[in-house]
Order: sequence, then C-alpha cells, then structure tokens
Amino acid sequence: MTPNSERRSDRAREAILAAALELTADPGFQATSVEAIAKRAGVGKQTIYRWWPSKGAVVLEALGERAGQTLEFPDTGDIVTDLRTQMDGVAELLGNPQFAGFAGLVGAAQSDPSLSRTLIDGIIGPRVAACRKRLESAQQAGQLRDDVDLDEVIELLYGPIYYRLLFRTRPITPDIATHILDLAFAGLRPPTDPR
Amino acid sequence: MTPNSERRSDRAREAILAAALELTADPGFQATSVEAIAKRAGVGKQTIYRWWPSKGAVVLEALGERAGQTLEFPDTGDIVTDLRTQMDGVAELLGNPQFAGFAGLVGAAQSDPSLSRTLIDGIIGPRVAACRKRLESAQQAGQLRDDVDLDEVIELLYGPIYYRLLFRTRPITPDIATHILDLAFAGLRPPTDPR
Amino acid sequence: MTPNSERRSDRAREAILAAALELTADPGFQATSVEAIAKRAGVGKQTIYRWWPSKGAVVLEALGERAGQTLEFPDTGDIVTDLRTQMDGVAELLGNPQFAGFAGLVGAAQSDPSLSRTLIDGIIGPRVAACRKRLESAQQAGQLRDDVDLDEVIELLYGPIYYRLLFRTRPITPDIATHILDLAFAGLRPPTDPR
Amino acid sequence: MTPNSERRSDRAREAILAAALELTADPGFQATSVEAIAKRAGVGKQTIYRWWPSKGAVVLEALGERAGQTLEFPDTGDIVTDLRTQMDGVAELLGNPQFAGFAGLVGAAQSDPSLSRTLIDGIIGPRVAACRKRLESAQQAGQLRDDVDLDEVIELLYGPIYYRLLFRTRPITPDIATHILDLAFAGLRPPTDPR
DNA sequence: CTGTAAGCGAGACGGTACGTCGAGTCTTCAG
DNA sequence: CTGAAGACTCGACGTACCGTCTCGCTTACAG
Repeated sequence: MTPNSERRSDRAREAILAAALELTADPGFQATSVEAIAKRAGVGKQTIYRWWPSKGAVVLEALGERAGQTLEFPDTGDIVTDLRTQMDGVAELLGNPQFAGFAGLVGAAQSDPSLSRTLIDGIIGPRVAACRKRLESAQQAGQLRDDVDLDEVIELLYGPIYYRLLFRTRPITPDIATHILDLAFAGLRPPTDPR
Repeated sequence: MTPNSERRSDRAREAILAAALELTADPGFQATSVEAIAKRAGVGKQTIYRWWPSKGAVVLEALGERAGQTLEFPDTGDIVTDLRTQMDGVAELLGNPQFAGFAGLVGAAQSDPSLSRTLIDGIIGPRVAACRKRLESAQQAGQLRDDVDLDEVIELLYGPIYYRLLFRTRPITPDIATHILDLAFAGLRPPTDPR
Repeated sequence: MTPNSERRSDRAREAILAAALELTADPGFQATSVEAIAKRAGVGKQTIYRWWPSKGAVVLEALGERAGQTLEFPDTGDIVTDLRTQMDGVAELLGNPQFAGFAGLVGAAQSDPSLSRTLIDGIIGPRVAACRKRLESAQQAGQLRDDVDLDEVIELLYGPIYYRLLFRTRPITPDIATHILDLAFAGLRPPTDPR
Repeated sequence: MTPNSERRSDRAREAILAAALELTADPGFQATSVEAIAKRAGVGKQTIYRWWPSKGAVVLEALGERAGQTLEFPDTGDIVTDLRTQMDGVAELLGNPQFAGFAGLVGAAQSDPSLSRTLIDGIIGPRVAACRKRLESAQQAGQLRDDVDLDEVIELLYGPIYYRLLFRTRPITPDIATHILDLAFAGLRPPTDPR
C-alpha cells in the first residue's frame, strides 16, 4: 500500500486531506471523485493512489484527524455526566456541516469490506473500547445495572445519534445526548408502574 | 413513475425487481450497475430508466415490497409485547442476507437527496408513524412515561438495530429486540439506586 | 414486405413521403430517423415498417416520385440537343435543395445492398437504359463514334454531375450539361493536333 | 487533434487505423461502430474520441495514409500518358477491396459537413490541385484545348470512376483509365462528322 | 346494421451504440 | 526518485433509435 519512504511530501498530503474534506462536505461523498480531489489539491492522481487504497480511505483519514477529541472519556465519578460530555462532543461533530461526508463514508463502507474494516478499526472501535472501559468502572461503582451487556448499552446510547445522522428525519441537536441519557437511564416505564 | 400508462409490462417490472434484489444481495449495492440489473432481468436498460429515476429507487421498491409485514403494529394491550413483535420482524428482515442491500441503500441515500426522500417517505416514515401511534395509545394507557418525546423513544428503540446493521460490529441476532426493550423500559440505573 | 391490401391509407402514405423529403432535406439523410419521420407525419412507426423495409426505401420512393420527368429522352434527331435536354433536367433536380437527401441516399446505399439494388433498379437503371437506347439510335445515325462502349459514354456524361453532387467541390450549375457535352463531344485535344 | 501532446501513443494510433481499415472493408463503413474499432484495436473508446471527432475522420485518416502514391503526377511530357499513370493508380486503389470503405465514407460525408470538409481538404483537394497543375502545363504545351475550364476537365476524367464506385453498376476495371482518356481526348463525335 | 378483421396512432419492449465520465495504471518530464 | 501531469484501458453511465410487439380505435365489408 505505502511505498515505504520518508521522502513523502507533507504539502501534498495535507492538500489532499483538505481537498477531500471540502469536496466531501459540498458535493458530497459519492459525488466526489479522486480526480476532483487531485485537481483541487493540485496533485497528480498517482500521488493519491500511492498512499491510499481508495477515496474512502482518504476521507476517513481526513475525518479521523478532526475527530481526535472525541476519543477520550473523562472520569468525574459520575457516569451520566461523563457520557454526556463525550456524547455532546460526538453530536457536535456529526452535526457539523464540515463533517457531512461521514454519513456517505458509512454508506460507502457497506460495499467496501476493507473500508469497513478501516472505519471500524480506526474510528468506531477505539471509541467503543474507551466507552466500554468507562462503563465497566461505572458498573463496578454501582452506577449501572450489573445484569446488562455493555456492548448493548453502547448501542442503546449511540444508536439514536447515528439514526438521526443517516435517516435525516431531523437534525442532530445539541441536547440530543441529554435526552438520550435521560431516557436510557431512567427507563421508559412510568414511575407509578414498578411492575 | 414518469410516463403514464397501464401498458406497462408486469413481467419486466417483476424481473427487474427480482434481479435488483439478487444482485444487491450478492455483489452488493454499490457494485451493482443498472446495466447488470438489466442484463440479469433480460430487459433493456431503457425499461429501467423509463420507470425509475435511479438504481437506488429500483432497489428501494424491491426491498419495500418484501418489507410489507413490518408496517403494522399489533395492539394486544401490552406495549412491550407489541413492540417486540414488530421489532422482531424488523430484526429478522435486516438480518436476512436477502436484505443485505438495504445498508448500501441507506449509504447511497446520503448523497442522493431524492433517494433520501423516497427512503424516508416510502419506508421509514410510515413505520415511524405507525409506531408513534401505538406509543401514543400506550402513553394514554399509562404504560409509558408521559414526559417523553415519542420520536426520541422511537430513535432509542430502533437506533441500536440500525447501528449494528451499518457498523457491522456484530450481527443482528434474533434476540436483539428483547434486549433493547429490557434496557430501554427498565432503564440502565441499578434498582438499588433510585436517585 | 407489403401485407397485401388496398386498405392502405393514402393519407398516411403521403404524409410519410412528405415528411421524409422534408427531413431528408434539412437535418439530412443520416440525421433523419424513422422515429422522426413517423412523428412528423403523425403516424405510428409500424405504419412505416409495414410498407417499407428501411428508411432508405422511404426516401428513395419519395425522391423517385419527384424525379419522374427525367426518365424520358426526347428524340429531335440531334443527339447533343436531346442529351442536353435530359441532362439539364437532371442537373436542375440534383441542384435543388429539396433533393439534397439524394446524396445521402447514395451514401447509405454503399452499406446496404438491398437499398443499393433498389436505387439502381428503381432510379438509375431505367434512366441508363433510356439513355442507352437514345445513344444507340444516335450511333446508327452516325452522330456518335461507333467504336465506343455506350455504357462508358453514359459514365463520361453523367459522372461529372454526380462528382459535383458528392464531393461538393462546387455547386451543380444550370450550364453544367452544356459544358460537359462540349468537352465530351469535341474532345480535349486541340484542333491543331489531329494526331 | 484536440488535446496537445507528443505523449500520444503510436501503438494505439496505428492499431486504431488498422482496425478501422479492416472493419470498414468487411462489415462496411456504416456497419462499423466506434465501439467495434476500439475493441478490435484493443483500445479504449476514449482514446479514439480523444484524437478524432468521428468514425469518419478515423477512416479518412486510415485511407489517406494508404493513398499516398496517387498524390503525385508524373511529367513525361505527354499529358495522356501521365494522366493514365495516375488514374490507373486511382482505379487500382478504388477497385481494391481493402479500400471498400471509401464509398461509405463519401456517403457519410453527405450528412456531416465537417467530415465533408476533411474529405475535400485532405484527400480530394490536393489531388485536384496536382492534376490541375499538370493540366495547365499541358495546356501551355498545346496538348489540350485552351478554351476549356480545367476543373471541368478534371470532373470529366474522374467523374466516371467515382460513378462506377458509387453506383456499382459495374466494377472498376484496370482498363478504365485508358477508355476514359480515349473518349475524353478524342471526343465522341465520329471522325467523319467534323461539324 | 352489425360483427369482425384489417390498418391505424401510439408507444413500451429487448437491444446496440452512442459520446462522456471516472477508475486505477502507466509513462514522461522537472526539480 | 518523488511528484505533476495526463494519456492509457476499461466499464458504466444515461440517451437515442432500432425494429418488434401489443394495445385500443377507427373504418369497410360480409353476413
């Protein structure tokens, strides 16, 4: 994939990533061609193919660089507060027009196993792992039912955010994390129905 | 869709939808070309373009026809039972390899506003509306907190299913509905922490 | 070819021939489609295919109807005069913009043997035969060298007209027949060089 | 033709011209598609469209390359001999099955003004000019009537050859030039009729 | 005077080729 | 020896027509 070397031009790399982000935001992910990225970056097509296997990989790297801060989970001792902090970050990112390419990227990953791998391993996986670790400590601290599968908890919390992202039934609003956490932690059952 | 007539050939229509489903399942949505659908269906390309605006619209219609049963919500009086019934149907559908194209379709909709509209209006919307109606009656029956936004409840319940579908972190298993409903209705907070 | 009947609609036939002539004159022969002829004639495509085997055959018939008068050779006793009369008619016809489709028709016949047959048998052949007959009588009357092949004479006289038609190096002018006949009958050799 | 460069692949160019000649000879000009030329040449369609505006232009160039020798007129001092030399070459070329595409090309030029221009400027024109020059010198040498329009002489000599080519009333035989020159120079009038 | 069978207008159908776009590879030249 | 430029092969795009095939709908003659 990468023709080993440190002779790689940083200028080219950054121009490519920047062009990818811009085009992915405006004409959209599918409507963006490698050719267009190369032209806007003032770069030969070969320079892109030399370092990345596909358009998706370029965009993924570009987005990954801008998503750094959502990787870490704080630990204030209160799991709901900590989740809210991180989820607010995620919501802000996904609501940002600059990040609009992400949905298309997820779509493209459906038909491109290697892109799917890169997406899961590079972006989703580390966040899931970090979240899981924080949830485990919360469970030990008695802030979480201990009969629940933590991976299912993660799906319950983040699923709704991605649902809005992909189906665009309504925008991702800043208060989304608060609302999800309220529903998820308190449950949907009315207080007067302890069943 | 565009020309008007009852002169339309049913044979062609059905062959196209069947071919679309098959190809969408095996080589995958993005890897399927209109040309390939036409060839497998034994049909001229023009016949596809005459009735559908894009590959996505064809696949959408094909999938939509096979998803009929998930549109209705039963009403046994118990909201959790009824949700489980419908969500089991959804899970079975999305877990079915024949339906593998759906994820790609959602992806494609990210960059195609008109496809996105068709997806929301034709598939997602009606199911959301039916679900909402059932939730409203449950709320009135006192089986649901009445301080919750029902659209958020829907996102909470279905988000996790689509999360698995799109990120493929793990397969959609038959028990997914049961687990989601347990978490969502009982809440994540431990019983000993009434807060 | 023809589905025997006198039930044939004259209105349709004439509308088709007229449309063929018009389109063949303006967008040109190659640029005219059967579909366009049908539309302009206000006729179904099938009605064309019912009575003619190809676009070329339609145009041929349309042109043939307008070329009737060039079929006959007068016989005033002077071969040059008679040739001039007929050739003037041919030149007038081929120079007429309404007849512009003829060149394209000749072109199309190059790749369509059955059209070629129809062209030769229906248009060219009869005129060649009539011309040959007149030349024979001229030869017997001693107005023509009797060591010449009459078919070659015909080619010598008409070739130059078609040459201008097809290569468009310059237009077919009204005096073309006079000039050709002068050159051909008097010969190119200077009078002072009886060789 | 349109893009600029010496980066052009000679291999591709020659393969295309060769394929064009072959296909033009066998299935014929009209029956040959750009697609078929590309496939036989082992070349992408785009490579054809990059350098030529149409199928006709490709075939024209291919034929032009093989017709080089008919461009020059010898000058032995005797105009009839010199004309015969060149016209024999033309007849041989046009009678050659490898050149069968030429008739179709002339036909196609009838409906394509730019192809017509290329045909006249690239093939016909230069030969006409060369012939005219030789005729002029013959006229000065007293071997040709000096009251004749040389362009009409050219049409008189070459028209018959093209007449046979296009109307296929009979094949172009090797002796055609001799016969035409005999008729044209001696004239059609019987020697006993000096009129 | 009313079936019924033909020609008619219309236009959908299975196809082929069009001319264009972009993918990913290969080649040339400059720094 | 990387990087820009861009020509190359290839495959799909969406469109235009091809020639064939139903569809009703006149018409016109046969019972």
